[in-house]
Amino acid sequence: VSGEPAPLTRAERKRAEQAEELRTEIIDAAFIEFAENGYHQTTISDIATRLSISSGTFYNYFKNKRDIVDYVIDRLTSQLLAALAADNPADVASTAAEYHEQSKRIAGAVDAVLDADWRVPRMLLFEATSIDAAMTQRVLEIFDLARQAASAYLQNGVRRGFLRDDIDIGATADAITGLMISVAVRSLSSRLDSDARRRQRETVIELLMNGITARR
Amino acid sequence: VSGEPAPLTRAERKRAEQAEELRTEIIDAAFIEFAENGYHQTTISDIATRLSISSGTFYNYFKNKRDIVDYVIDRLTSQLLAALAADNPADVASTAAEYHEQSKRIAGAVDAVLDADWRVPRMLLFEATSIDAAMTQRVLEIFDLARQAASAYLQNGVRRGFLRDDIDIGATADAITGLMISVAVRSLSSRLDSDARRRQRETVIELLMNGITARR
Amino acid sequence: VSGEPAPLTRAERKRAEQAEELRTEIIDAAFIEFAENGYHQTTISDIATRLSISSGTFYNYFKNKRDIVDYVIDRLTSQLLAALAADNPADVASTAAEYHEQSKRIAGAVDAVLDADWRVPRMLLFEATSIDAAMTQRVLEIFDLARQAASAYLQNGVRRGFLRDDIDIGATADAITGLMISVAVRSLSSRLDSDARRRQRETVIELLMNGITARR
Amino acid sequence: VSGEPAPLTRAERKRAEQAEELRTEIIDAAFIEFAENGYHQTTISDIATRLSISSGTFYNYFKNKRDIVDYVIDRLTSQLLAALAADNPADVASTAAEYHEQSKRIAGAVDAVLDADWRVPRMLLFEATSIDAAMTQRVLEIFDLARQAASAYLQNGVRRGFLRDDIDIGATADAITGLMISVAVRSLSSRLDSDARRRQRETVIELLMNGITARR
DNA sequence: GATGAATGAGTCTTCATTCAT
DNA sequence: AATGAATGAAGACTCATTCAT
Repeated sequence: VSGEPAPLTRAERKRAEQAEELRTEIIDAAFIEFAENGYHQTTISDIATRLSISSGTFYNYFKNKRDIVDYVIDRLTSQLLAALAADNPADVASTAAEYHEQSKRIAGAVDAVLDADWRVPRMLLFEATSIDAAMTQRVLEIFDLARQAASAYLQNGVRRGFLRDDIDIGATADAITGLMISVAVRSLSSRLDSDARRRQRETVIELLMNGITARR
Repeated sequence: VSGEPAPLTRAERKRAEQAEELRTEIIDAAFIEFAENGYHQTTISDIATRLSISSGTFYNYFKNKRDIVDYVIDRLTSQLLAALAADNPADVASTAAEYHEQSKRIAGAVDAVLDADWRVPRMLLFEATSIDAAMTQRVLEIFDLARQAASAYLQNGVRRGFLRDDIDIGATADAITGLMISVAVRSLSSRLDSDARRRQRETVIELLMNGITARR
Repeated sequence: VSGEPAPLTRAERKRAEQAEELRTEIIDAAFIEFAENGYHQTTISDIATRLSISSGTFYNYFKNKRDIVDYVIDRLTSQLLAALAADNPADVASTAAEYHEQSKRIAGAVDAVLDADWRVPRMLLFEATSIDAAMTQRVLEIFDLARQAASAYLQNGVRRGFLRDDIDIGATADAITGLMISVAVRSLSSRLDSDARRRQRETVIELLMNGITARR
Repeated sequence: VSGEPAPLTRAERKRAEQAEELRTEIIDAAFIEFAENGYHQTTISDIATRLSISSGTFYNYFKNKRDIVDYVIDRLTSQLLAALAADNPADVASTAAEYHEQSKRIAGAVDAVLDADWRVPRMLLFEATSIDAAMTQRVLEIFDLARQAASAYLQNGVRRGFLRDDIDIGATADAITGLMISVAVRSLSSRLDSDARRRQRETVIELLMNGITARR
């Protein structure tokens, strides 16, 4: 027995690539349909027809309709984790100004991920919770991820002294997550352009930093 | 044909009351099922069985399955409008402190409406968007209502000088709406008790007023 | 709470009767189709079409296609038990002649049950084993029933001394069961008339009693 | 075009042998699956997977799924004919004792054929009748073969005077066939070992020869 | 000859809705 | 007004078979 799997021949490699390509096309087609008509209103045959493939072919690539959503959540989760973690360690900011900058950077990175295919967050926010309890759970877990990240950043700020030491970190992290989601929902509802989205992000961050009360 | 409807007899009145009662019971049963299993997973027969009525009777009270959601959105919208408008004219606050108090009052009133039957906001947030585009629109209109209300309050504060005059009112109203929704989602996800919800509301309002930045 | 279920009204009784009637018609239609085209080749829609009902109606009466077979096996098993046990206690025969008579009586009773709807044994013998393992098990259990009955009768005969005391009761009971089944298969394959079936039964019983060897 | 097929080269002969070998492996794999899961529950892909070949290859060796059963019935029929006819001409026995010996010999030969691959008779008895009418017919023809053979042996015995001259040869041949089948079913249901099978055969033959009635 | 992806016809099954009683 | 059986359109999913590589 060999410890290595047999290396792929050229033909096998090509076939595998084409398979991966079709898989991606199916995901895209599915999400276009989901976005246009909703998950429950979309049939496998709608997806297949859009690609001019047969409905049976769908099942060569995904176990069932639900499976495609699972697959995409996996992908999105890792993309978000990458965007968050990448070059943004929680403890890098040492002043409010640096924190402000970092927040804008992270918000921009998250926005970039979500904007790359806006149908994915749309699906997650508007439809996933209606698929079944397990899927709802998966979405809530993504929110939890955001909450934990926000907590870590807040803790750093409080420790360093540039954030108020009387804030309730948990509740504030919740609020920040909520703000992020609401910005996302807003973008999705009205399909803002990238500039409008940037302005909205910055307004929200500024609001978060300084509140709305007038200073004398 | 008579120009006037005949006045109701006692028996007719009683019958009408019973009908209204059953209509309410159907709504309640439906929302319990929707909350437990989701809109799409709930059948008319599930709802009927819960009430020991026949599925046919459902259709004497509602045009179809979707209709019951419409009906509830109508009810919720007017309840929210009542809670918001009632004793909270936008121009009543003249200091930041009064504004703070007013905000807590309004948030409490909204919470009371939502908490009276938490299944209703759950439905709206988690399922309505998956029913169809029109239903999604209706939910977004409720959000719009909140946005408009928030705008009015913010405008008053800026005009009176107790809120910063450099805030972007539209974006800030969006943010406030987002915060409200996220507080609601959080409550629904983890079923917080009334005290925990109050604390969360107040944290968020305080955050909104003063931001998270430490003051020297 | 009352110990009694509410008595049925006249209307309810009528409805229940009609339901039972349709249920029977569905069974009959199903078995006609099974007999003509085989279980696997028969679709629910074939059955429904034959009765001019919709395919959905089938599912108001049976859980699925397999369920109808289960239902019929239940019915057949109790009919066979009734036919066997009824007036044929194992110990009633005290001479070979009485035993011979009893055998013919029992064989006749079993034949009457099977002939009442020959499609049922056809189904069981020719198709049930192909449905699934559980169904095969159910059929084998019926054979076991026959084996046990045959054993009891043989034991009585050996004890009373009118049957050979050197026979292997288990193997002989197996053989008798096999003979019964083969007579049934033969009938089903060529649709013998009632007279031919009686002759066949008697030949087999005579053979069983005396063997084929010539006596000097 | 040449009038003669070109003689096979060594390489061609080898290839043909390998092809024949794979064909046999496919049959074996198919019957293992059929025995485990039933004909209808077995997919071509199940068979292919078991052999680590592709499903397409199956179709290079068999016209379709049903074809493999036909093929096996052909093979079994000729094996049974060989076993029966080989060294057992119908007129060889001239005494009851010789007849008894011959019966045991034939039964043993048949058993050897069936036992060589018990999945084949299992398939025929339990599944073939559910494939389609033509397949059922083929199985019944095999039974007919048995019936004809039994008739011939009985006739010889009656003519020679060592079998009773009052037996109904047709019905008795039927009964003998039924006994053979029932012995087979019994073996298949409980997977008896070769010794138990031999004992069962001999019991049945003895029963057939002498009946169960006690002789004074 | 081998491969396995693509095909699409074929079925079961569900369920919102209707309507005769 | 209540009932609940009947309806049948709709859709997910399977799998024998084909065929380009």
